[in-house]
Amino acid sequence: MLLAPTTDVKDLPARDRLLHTAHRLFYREGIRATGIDKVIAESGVTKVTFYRHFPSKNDLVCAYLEYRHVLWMGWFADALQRHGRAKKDLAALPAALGEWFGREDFRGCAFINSVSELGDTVPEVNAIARRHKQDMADLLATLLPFAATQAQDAQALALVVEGAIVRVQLGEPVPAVQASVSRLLSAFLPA
Amino acid sequence: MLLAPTTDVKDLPARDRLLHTAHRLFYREGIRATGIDKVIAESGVTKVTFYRHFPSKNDLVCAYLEYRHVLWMGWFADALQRHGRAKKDLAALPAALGEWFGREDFRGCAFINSVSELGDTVPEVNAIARRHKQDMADLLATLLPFAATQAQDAQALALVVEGAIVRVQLGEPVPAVQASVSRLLSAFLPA
DNA sequence: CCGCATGTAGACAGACTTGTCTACAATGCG
DNA sequence: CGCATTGTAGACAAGTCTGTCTACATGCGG
Repeated sequence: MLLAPTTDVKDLPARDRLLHTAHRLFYREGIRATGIDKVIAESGVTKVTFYRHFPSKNDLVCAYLEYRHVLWMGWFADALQRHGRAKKDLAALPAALGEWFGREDFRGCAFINSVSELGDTVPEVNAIARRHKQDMADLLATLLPFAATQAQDAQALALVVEGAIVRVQLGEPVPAVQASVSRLLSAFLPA
Repeated sequence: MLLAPTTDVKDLPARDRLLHTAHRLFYREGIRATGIDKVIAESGVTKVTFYRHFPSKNDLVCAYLEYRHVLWMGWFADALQRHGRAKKDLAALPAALGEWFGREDFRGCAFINSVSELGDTVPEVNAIARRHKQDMADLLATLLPFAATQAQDAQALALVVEGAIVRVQLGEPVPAVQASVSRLLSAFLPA
């Protein structure tokens, strides 16, 4: 997500270029708002090539979300490590989120947005979104001290993260949201 | 929102019928996914009538969100009162939310969904969504004991509410989300 | 009793959508 | 070598979308 690809995008094979372009456009402008033609044109690829790789737009949408999932989880795990002094340090959470929220291309959570936009029209999208949120909660759980309530604690933390994402997306200033997260965190975690 | 209209919908003037239909369709199926023609047909109205009341689809979208705002705030204030024993009782929050989350037509927050879907393409929509969230936070603030941190506390509460909405929308079981809210609440509020 | 707001029915324009099609070129692997 | 894979260019079909148009009916207030 944050990682600049080492090789030039336009040197990648067609499928990767399509995925890269789809990620950029779908995330920034929405899925329904982005026509296949635009993805194709901006990938420097032709229609036949596209449809040979992805039988339909929905397949591209799913591939985009899978791609996004890998990128985001990688970034999140890395950011938590970078911002935490100790290896397992949840205090890193507000800073890590802030890194994301501050990016000028931040437009909320790709998975929440997709579900908001598509509802039940593409069931696979819902399934991917759920898996993503579960994986995020699982990652948060690893930062928690072992306790009987570990799983539920992670669910509550995930709720806070999602609330924070949404509030920034709706225009709340990043520092205010970070402060809310910090306060909830320190109130919630057994110091 | 929860209130069954006392008069039959089809007896209402055309503008109200349009708003009612738009609310149902936009909320359930999304804004971009709902064509004007469908709203018009299901309202039992003609195109000219529609365009006389709303110069463009965007105007209808904004009117829908204003309408939704009034309905939702009314329901929320009422639900908090009904579920709270004392007049000002934040413990009512999980139960009030559960009432909404349990409805079969629940599909998340109309405002989050709209911003997710439309992004910056219709700036008025963002403005309405922000006002809505501000009003919700203001209402939450009235349930808080007076304190120097009242405003920030309300922001944090709003964050929790939004996280809860999103998690239910993404398929988390309602009782689990209610439990997370309760736990965050009791940890956060000065008992 | 006149004029205006509100209503009806449905054709139409123009743009945009996804997906299919033909016809041809380069590349790489068994 | 031979052949499948991957690529190119662009026309096309069939549907959707928003918004405009003509032409006519009804009811109400000044």
